[in-house]
Amino acid sequence: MEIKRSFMTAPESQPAQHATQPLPRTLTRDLGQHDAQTVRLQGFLHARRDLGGVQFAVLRDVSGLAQCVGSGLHLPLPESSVEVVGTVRAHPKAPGGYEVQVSEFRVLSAAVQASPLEIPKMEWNVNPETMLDYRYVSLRGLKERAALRVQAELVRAFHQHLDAEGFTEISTPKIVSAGAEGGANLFKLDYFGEQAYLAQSPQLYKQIMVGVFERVYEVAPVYRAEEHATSRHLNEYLSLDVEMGFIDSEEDVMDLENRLLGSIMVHLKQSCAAEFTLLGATLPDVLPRIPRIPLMEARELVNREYGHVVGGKDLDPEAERLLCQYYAEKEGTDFVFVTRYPRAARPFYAYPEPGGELTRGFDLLFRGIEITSGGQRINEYEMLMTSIADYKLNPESLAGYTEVFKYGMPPHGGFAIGAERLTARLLGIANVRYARAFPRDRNRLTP
RNA sequence: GGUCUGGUAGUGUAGCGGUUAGCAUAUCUGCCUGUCACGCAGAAGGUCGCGGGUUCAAAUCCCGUCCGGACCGCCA
Repeated sequence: MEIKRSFMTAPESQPAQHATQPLPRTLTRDLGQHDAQTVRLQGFLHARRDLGGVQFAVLRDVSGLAQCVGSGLHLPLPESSVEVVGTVRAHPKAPGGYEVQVSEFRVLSAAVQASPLEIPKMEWNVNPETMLDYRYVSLRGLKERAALRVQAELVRAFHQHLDAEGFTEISTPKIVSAGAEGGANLFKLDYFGEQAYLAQSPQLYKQIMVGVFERVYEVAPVYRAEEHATSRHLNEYLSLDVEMGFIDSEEDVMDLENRLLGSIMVHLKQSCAAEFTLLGATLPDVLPRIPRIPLMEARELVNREYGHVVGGKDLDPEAERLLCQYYAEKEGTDFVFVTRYPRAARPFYAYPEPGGELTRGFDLLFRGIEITSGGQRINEYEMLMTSIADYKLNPESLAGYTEVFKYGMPPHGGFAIGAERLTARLLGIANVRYARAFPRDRNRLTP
């Protein structure tokens, strides 16, 4: 297809002045700093209104929107990439107080087809499925991109905080020969004729790397071949993984996550205020010490306070919601750690408490949903082999996992945060799919 | 995988045995010099998710199937 470039000059405009020295690009958010000056904007044609003798073009760039006014303009289809040169004017009728009086309007790349979604109106009503079917354009919507922007800043804060605490970023294989937590739920892969899998967790590798750098983290996708159909599961999600050595107990790990979340929220407050306003979301307070309640006490609490009896060995989703409701009302916190999970609810490498029934594993609940699982890990070879026997697992199939523990692994523990879950809860997004650009679920492999 | 619920122009929806399948918006054409969900006039745009059945007649009723949403199991 041919890409048309058109160049139009409004009748009353001055001759182009940047033949030798191109005008630097100005972002829409900075218009106010250029009052009465000539600026060059680039962006997408967010909206157009042609009144005959005057045309309004709302231009969208990474920083926001700007209204451009001209006459004699032929406006291409919305979403076309365009460039505008014009004079900034304070105008009482302009959104934001400033607009650009167009002298040159250039189409950099015209849309050849109308957008399937009306980007400016998307926040009114679009079916969820449609939002994902046309993800390549729906992401251009102000609210959609705001969510991903927040997530990017969240990840940035994760890096910054851990770097400041002496952690080293690692990168572990996503193509693996076996799962860290057993063989189920793994996507199979043909690796030059050998059976391979997509990693469901960097668990083993981050533990190995504790033996190298003592404190490590990784930001990477993980893969779960579970055919669940819920608003909080993805088959590919971004895992924010942390592991630290030379700890006294899992309390040290929770302390770290507590500080980390505090930093993340401070960073988001500074960097994403506009996004939170746009999405009508509020940042949580992170208490200096997030409450920690043993699982059995949590089960008793929701029974006592709300008459909800939990079956099974963990908390069910309703119990997670009620527990969070309780702590929000009584202690003013949106976060709560649930600790001392029984061995039956944790993997074989969870560090057992003396007595053998419970582990040093914990979950972190945030606004009604589990966003983290973590704990202290078994670091001694003999204890690990005993645990594997207790779980009735085959030591041979776990040989790849256990090998490193022959070589003096320090006491250590860690956790993983589901980035989309945290983002979704933070922003009031009901389904984690919309906290990811291109979600993968049971029935979606494209776009 | 289970329960409940829903699939109708690009998008969002109305219609729920007989309609030319209606409306809004987007798109196209014409008009319009301050719009901001601009306005006015017109045009084009539909295998009513798919398959089968009942009926003189099915978007509409029945069965199956695929897909979506909510909740559950499981997890981050």
